[in-house]
Order: sequence, then C-alpha cells, then structure tokens
Amino acid sequence: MRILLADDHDMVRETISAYLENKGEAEVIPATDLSGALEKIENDGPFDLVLLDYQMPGMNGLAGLSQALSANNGKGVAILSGNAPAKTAQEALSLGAIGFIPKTMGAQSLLNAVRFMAAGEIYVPVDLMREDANPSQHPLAEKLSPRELEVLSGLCKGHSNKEIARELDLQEVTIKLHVRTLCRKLDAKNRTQAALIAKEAGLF
Amino acid sequence: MRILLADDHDMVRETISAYLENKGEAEVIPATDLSGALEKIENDGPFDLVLLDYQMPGMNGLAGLSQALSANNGKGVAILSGNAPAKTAQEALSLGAIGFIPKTMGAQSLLNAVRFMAAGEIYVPVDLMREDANPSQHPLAEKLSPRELEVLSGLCKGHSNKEIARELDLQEVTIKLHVRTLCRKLDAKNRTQAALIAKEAGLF
DNA sequence: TAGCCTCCTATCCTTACGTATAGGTAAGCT
DNA sequence: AGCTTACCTATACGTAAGGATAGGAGGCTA
Repeated sequence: MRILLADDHDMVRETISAYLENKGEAEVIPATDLSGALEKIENDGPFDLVLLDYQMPGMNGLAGLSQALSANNGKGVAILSGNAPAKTAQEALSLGAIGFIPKTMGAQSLLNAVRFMAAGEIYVPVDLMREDANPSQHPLAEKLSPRELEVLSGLCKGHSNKEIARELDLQEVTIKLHVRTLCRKLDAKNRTQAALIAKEAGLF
Repeated sequence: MRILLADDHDMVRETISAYLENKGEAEVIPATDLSGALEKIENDGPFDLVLLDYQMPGMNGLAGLSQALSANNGKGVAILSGNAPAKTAQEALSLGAIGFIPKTMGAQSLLNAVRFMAAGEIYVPVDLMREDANPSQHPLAEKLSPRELEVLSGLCKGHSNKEIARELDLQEVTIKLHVRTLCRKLDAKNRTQAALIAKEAGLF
C-alpha cells in the first residue's frame, strides 16, 4: 500500500507517517505542500491513496484537490482537515474525493479509514454527514433567509454584486437589496464588514 | 520520563504519542483539552513535561498556560503551536513556559526538544528567536510598506476610503492608491477580498 | 549625482455600491 | 379573505471604489 501524505506541519506529517508505516504496513511518501505533492504524483506514479491537508500552501481551498485528482488519474485522493466544516466535506466528495478525514478522528480510525480508501471505498465520518442534514447549525444563520445566506456566501468570497447575480441567476438589483438587508441584520456598515462579520462568526 | 500531551486533535495527539513512546522511551499521558490536562496534573502528580496545544478548548490564548504552570508546580510546561507567531513564543516564555514548539518542526527535533525540556532546559527553535529581533513577524506583512499596513488595518475594520483618510490624516485619493497596490500585492480583486485575505493570514 | 523606492497628491473617467421608492408574485398564517 | 414574509424586479440618483496617468518630496544607495 503506497500512500502520499501532504502536510506542511513536519511534526504532524512525520508522526502520522511513522504510525501508518508501523501499524498499517504502508509505505508513506511525504510532501510539504501541494506542488510537492503534485510533483511526486507525476514522478512516482499513481498512489493507492493521496492524503492532502486542507490548510496547506497551494491548496487554495478545494482547488488543490481537483489538481491532485487529475494528477492521480481522478481517484484515490482524500482531504485531511483540522477543524472539519461539514459543508467542506460535502464539497470535497462532490469534487471526487475518496474521503474526508477530520484530525479530531483517532489514529486507529485513521488507519481503518486509510485501508478503506486505499481499497477504493469512499470514507467519511458519520457525524459529519449527519450535521449536513440540518444545515441550520449556526445561531447567526438562523436570522437569515436561505437566499440571504447564498448572497452572503458570495460576499465572503469577495465577489461583486454582478458576479453574485450571475452565480444565482438573478438581477444585480436584487443582489443589492439582499446585501442591504444583510448589512442591517448583521449590523454591518457595508459589504466588507458583513463579510468580515460572517467570517468571524465561522459561517463559511 | 512521564509526559502529558494535550491536543484536541485525536489523530495528532495519538500519533505523536505513539512516536514519543516508541522512539523516546517516554510514557505519554493524553488529554483532549485544558481542563482534562489540569485534572491529570492534579491527580497523577507533576509531570516531567507538559505539552499544551496552543489552539485547544480552554486554552484561551496563553491564559491556559499560566493555569497549567501553577498546577505543575510552576515548571515543565511547553506550548505546541500550529502556525507559530514568534511574538507568542516570546510571551509564553516570559510567562514561564519551558519551551515553544511549532508543529512545523520535524518529529526527530521534537524528540530532542522533549528530552531537553524534560531535563529542565528551556527550548525554543532558533529561527523563532531571530524573527523576534525584527518585529516583521508575518510573511505577508514583509511585502507591505508601513503605510500600506495602516491602510490594510482600516480595510479590515470595514472602513471606507474616506474614513481611513481621516484616521491617517491623508487625502482620500492616496488611500485609493494604497488600496490598489494592496490588492495587487495580496492578489485580491477588491478591498473586501483584501480584508478577508489579511484576516485569513492572521494579520489583525 | 543619478537612479530607485516609498509616500503623497492631483485629474479624469468608468464602474460598482448603497439607498430610496414602488410594485409584483408566491407561500403560509389567522 | 386579509395579513405577513420572503423573494424578485424596476427606475433613478448620489456616492464610493477602482483604474490610468502624471508628477513632486524625501530617503537610500550604487
């Protein structure tokens, strides 16, 4: 079983590596960032499993996942994440990831998950999928309508009204309206503050 | 050598644990948060070394460090940190920590540091102390001029150009110029993205 | 001294944002 | 039926933001 493990924290990477090699009889190839990982995938052929840290230089959200997937023949790539937002797991899977592993998971569970994924099975912790069922997890989110949340999401990506309008297939004026009500509800003076407040609160 | 390792990420804690026990002939007692750690210190007597994750439930910045220090007879407590801001290391030491370990450090180096600290010696990576000399601790901040940082600070509060101009006693046009160069340097499309990127990077 | 960099200012112009006002649809409640 | 709420659209206007270009003052340095 050949595994590529990419994480910028040497300590984390090396100890997980050692653990997998001892207990999992796996060969672990290390990488410290996305470009390093892509390079190793190119040179050392496809791996049984590629584990990518979610917050790592070059990852750029889930953009790095797509790159790794195409490099590894479109399969066998999973995301490792520290603070595991359920929605991201969902997105990772829909992009083609074979798994999503929060670091809050135990080492033994990681081992099982790795065996699972290396065998081609998709693995995600159950509680992450459960959270996804009721998306009204956040106190701030409850004050906002679904549409407003969509618009807020755009704001948090720094998109313009026009861009958000295109994404949601609405008119620009409509977006302006939503932005205005958002600013009122979030007690923000403008879109930038609204975005910062939403980020601060942990939405998105 | 008895070590208490407190980290809320099971995976990280367990694999580091395993590593230290295998290679370091240490006995590692785990804890998942600060209160758990304090409890174990109370019950299982003082440890040769206590390792506390910096971002962990209950830590509350370095407040948790002080608590752990007083529980462990005022010594033998070190901080483990993911993204290691040099300034924090400095503060931790002045509070009485026996070490500051960034997770970007290799596993073997951790082992050495642990032996060092368990023997009562203070350990901090050299590069962290060097950085402390020049207060431009942040990688992103180095690319920006002092003025640009001031403007960026205003951006991160959601202020308008006019407001920032008043705060810094400059003309509004000048702020626009700085905002534009900031967007270029931060690779942002507009002020909102610039603010988000700065926040994300931990500036402000 | 000439050249470079940072910082500041200035005009001019286009686009984006924010606000107001007004009206329409659909769903759900009383 | 009347009411509320969420949602979408429209017109219009003033302001903010973003971009281009040009130039000056001061500091640093080859």
